[in-house]
Amino acid sequence: MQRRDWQKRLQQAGLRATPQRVLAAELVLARARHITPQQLHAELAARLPGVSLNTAYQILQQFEALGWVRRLALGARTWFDSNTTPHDHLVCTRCGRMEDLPPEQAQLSSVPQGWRITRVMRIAEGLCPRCLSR
Amino acid sequence: MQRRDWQKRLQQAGLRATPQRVLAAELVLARARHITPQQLHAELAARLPGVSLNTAYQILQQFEALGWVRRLALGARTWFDSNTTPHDHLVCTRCGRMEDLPPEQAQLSSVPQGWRITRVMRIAEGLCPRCLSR
DNA sequence: TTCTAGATAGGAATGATTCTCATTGACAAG
DNA sequence: CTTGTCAATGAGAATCATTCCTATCTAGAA
Repeated sequence: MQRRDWQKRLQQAGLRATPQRVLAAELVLARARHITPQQLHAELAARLPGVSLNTAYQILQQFEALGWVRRLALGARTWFDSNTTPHDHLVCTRCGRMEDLPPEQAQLSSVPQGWRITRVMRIAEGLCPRCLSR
Repeated sequence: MQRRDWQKRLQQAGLRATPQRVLAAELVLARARHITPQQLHAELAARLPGVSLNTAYQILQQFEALGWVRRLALGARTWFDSNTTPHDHLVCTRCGRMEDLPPEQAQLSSVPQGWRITRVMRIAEGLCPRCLSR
């Protein structure tokens, strides 16, 4: 997809096609990947000197609101995943690195090359009764 | 279990039986529950005026190292779970509240009373190849 | 080319967690 | 029971991620 196309998609979504947003779209949405606001900021800054970290946060939030990425808040770090189809994750408890986890059917112990898995759990997200009634 | 027993268990684990730790053990370990450092601090302070938040953090870390609680870092908040058997969790994306999730077999949509679930995912924790080799 | 609402940069503010260090106190030894 | 030592605590500073605030700037419509 070309820069021109991202500009169009941003405008169709009601967002101005600023250089920051167009580049962010190219970096984040062109392929399925995980990225933190700080990583995005670093990648933006490589080509747009002066971009603020704040902008990286805001763009990711906006993409999330559009359903273009999914937020994953794990271990004091917030990740955004441009693969929005349901899938599972593998997280390093030491450094926070994150990867996709093969689907449930696959042999857990064999597939994630080089990882030592210590725990597998399910997390359900939602709104609790109190928050629902407000 | 009595205060006397907690003192003994702490000493057997190699920890001094300070009032802070004995009370924390009573509060956290007597029954299966989820607690954050700030919650523990508040509960400690109710009976031991002057305890520091720092101490709540440290005690929970020590209990974790002993395998007495499990750490769950979700959504910018760290929880410690005194139910160390494998089970799943339900987290409120708005307020951070956490509950146990009924086992996989149960009907997800029906069981958590009053909650609106928006997503269910698996998380595998472990050490990544790089962290393993250091 | 002009105008204006929305976007950005930068810095301050917030919150959770960790770090540092002087003081205190648990408990082993006498 | 008294004493000495080293771990534990409390207090505050430091760190890190994230959000808030606001003056300035600019994309894109007119």
